[in-house]
Amino acid sequence: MAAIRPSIGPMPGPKRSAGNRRITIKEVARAAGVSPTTVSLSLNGRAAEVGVSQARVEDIRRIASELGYRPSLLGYSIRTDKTRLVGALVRNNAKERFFNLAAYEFLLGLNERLEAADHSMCVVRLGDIEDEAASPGRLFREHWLDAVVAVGPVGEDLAAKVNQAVPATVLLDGAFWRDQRCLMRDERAAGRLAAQSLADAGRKRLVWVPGVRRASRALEDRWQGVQDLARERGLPLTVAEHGYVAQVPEADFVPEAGLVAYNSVVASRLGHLAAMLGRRPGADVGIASCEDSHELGRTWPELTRVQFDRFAMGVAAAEMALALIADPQADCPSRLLAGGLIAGKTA
Amino acid sequence: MAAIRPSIGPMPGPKRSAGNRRITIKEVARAAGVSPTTVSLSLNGRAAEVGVSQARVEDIRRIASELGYRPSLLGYSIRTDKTRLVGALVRNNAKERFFNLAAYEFLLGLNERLEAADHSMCVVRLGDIEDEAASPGRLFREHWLDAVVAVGPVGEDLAAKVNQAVPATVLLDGAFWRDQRCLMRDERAAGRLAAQSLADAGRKRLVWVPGVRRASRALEDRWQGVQDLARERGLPLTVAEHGYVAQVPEADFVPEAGLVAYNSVVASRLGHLAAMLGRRPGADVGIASCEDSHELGRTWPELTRVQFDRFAMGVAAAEMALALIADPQADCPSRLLAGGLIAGKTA
DNA sequence: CTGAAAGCGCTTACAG
DNA sequence: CTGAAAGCGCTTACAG
Repeated sequence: MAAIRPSIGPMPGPKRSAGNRRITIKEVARAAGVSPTTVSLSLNGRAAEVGVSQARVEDIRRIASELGYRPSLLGYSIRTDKTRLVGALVRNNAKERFFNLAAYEFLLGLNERLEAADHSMCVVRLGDIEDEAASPGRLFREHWLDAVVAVGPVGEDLAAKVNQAVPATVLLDGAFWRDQRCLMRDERAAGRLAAQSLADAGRKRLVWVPGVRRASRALEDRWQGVQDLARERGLPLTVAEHGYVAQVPEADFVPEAGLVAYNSVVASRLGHLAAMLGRRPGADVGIASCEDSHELGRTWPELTRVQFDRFAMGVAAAEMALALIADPQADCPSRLLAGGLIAGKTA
Repeated sequence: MAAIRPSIGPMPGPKRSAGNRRITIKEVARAAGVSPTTVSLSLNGRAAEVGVSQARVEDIRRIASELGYRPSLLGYSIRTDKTRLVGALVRNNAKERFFNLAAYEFLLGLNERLEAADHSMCVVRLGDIEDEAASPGRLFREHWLDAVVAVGPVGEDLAAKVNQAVPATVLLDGAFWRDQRCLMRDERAAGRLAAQSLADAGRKRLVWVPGVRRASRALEDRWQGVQDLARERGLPLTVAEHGYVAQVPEADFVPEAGLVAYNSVVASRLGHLAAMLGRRPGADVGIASCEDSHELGRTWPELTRVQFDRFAMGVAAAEMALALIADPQADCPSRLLAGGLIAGKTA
């Protein structure tokens, strides 16, 4: 006798592991003895609006939770053309993978604000779309993202590409200014402020320590600010050598000199160099940083530095993105943020 | 006369902004004069297998790209029940938001490997599911994730919850050991190694600098390792006070003493403290760190520390996750990684 | 070699 | 007050 086999329909459907069977809205409907329509309406709080009885709603709610029903956002998304997913564009290629770990603080702020609005954040590597030939990031290709926040030094060409793939695009700490959808720090003011703290402390000459070779808007602007101040105060200004690890000659670790660190990594480097030389920052040499990071607050709270709240900027960028998702034509005037000086003891 | 209005079907479909109309497979099919089936087959490289002629395939490819067709993964996902999205669980709540910024290095490694396999990474906050009452993370609720990598101190209860929501779960640098799907560093060995470098350098007593109050497996294990070595070598061992910013009495910055930093943040703090006191690490006091970070390599390459390649661990975790996506029953033996000593000049 | 059709899990306009 | 049906963009078993 032939074995009895269940008849198999034309389309068996996706295989799921037995232990993880997904409960769908249909099954909830069957269990509750109503239609999928009623379940959907009840679960989405549109019951009153349409007029489903309160008792039914509670019944359905209870049954859904007993069954362990969790809505599939895929169903929702394909229907509404919204994924509630926002991409965070970050630089992460082989060469400059660790270029700026402080970027993570931006991401934390972004993520926090997005989750509060029931959206989620996906990380997309910048290298992906910079070079069209290289795999251009499936998230972009494949219509996953409701919006994108580009984090870090993104130029006009790249921004245009991103914008084409995902119209709702915000630039956070980007490489150029535009009047809309752009969040930047006033780097020139930051450079000036750092240099000023050293001049005010009585240093007789300034040393600019870029630490990195790579040109960027932030570097150029901070450098401009430092030059501005040196000129105004009539202070001599020299430049330390660049390199992967900043090196500054011992002759510059002297009380007359004020070292201006380009960013928080370089600042920390200067502190450690001073330690290795036995020179006390503040007492034996002046040090100030154009940039702050949360980590500096924990590792070197005494450092004189210009404030930079990346977390708050991430939150602000998320808000722009959410506004654009709600209304693609939303007015999002750009913001240029000025950081104050954290006084410290090292200038 | 009444204005002529286009007849409107029962379901107008999602609204898209005019400038951003999505090209679907149907439109490509129409333009190419074939059926959607043929387009799908051709574009997914299954043409030869099924027997679509080479000429047709090239035709379709060309037309699709002329039209600017980009497949919607939503369509693919709902059909196949795979999103190719992997969640990275990170700790980000108001209290411990910046607990360990170095976690970002894990994420970079994860992301890199996932993208290479055409998957993407979404960041999910840990706080979301720790407290059921708090919004429990839509990504978990809503069947978005093919796999999850939990990053950082995740305990057994939490791991069980995560596992229930998403069966394919990997623990990266978690709070407990298990034989499968777990990637950890041998912290006890790390503590021992750091302490040993100081003993070998001739320090007569050791000072353990935890820097943080929060207990964790990593902290306990490193502390054990330090104690092991102190006992073996018969060296006195004291503990510095905890706090948000590590403080160590000036009396401990002396040549007889070897300071053992719990992690890279504390190590950096010790370097800056030494600087402020005018004591030279290595010459005037011994300092070694149980942990390394990429940033330390740039800010304090001279530091004696135990290696910790988070990027590589992120890559390894991504590989486990991918294996589990391919086969939910895949054998993923856990790995305990031992870091070597980076000699440096400060012990 | 190719196409019509079913179906994934939802939402919603429409008809009762 | 409630349900049957259409449709979002795909993939694939099946029939020609």
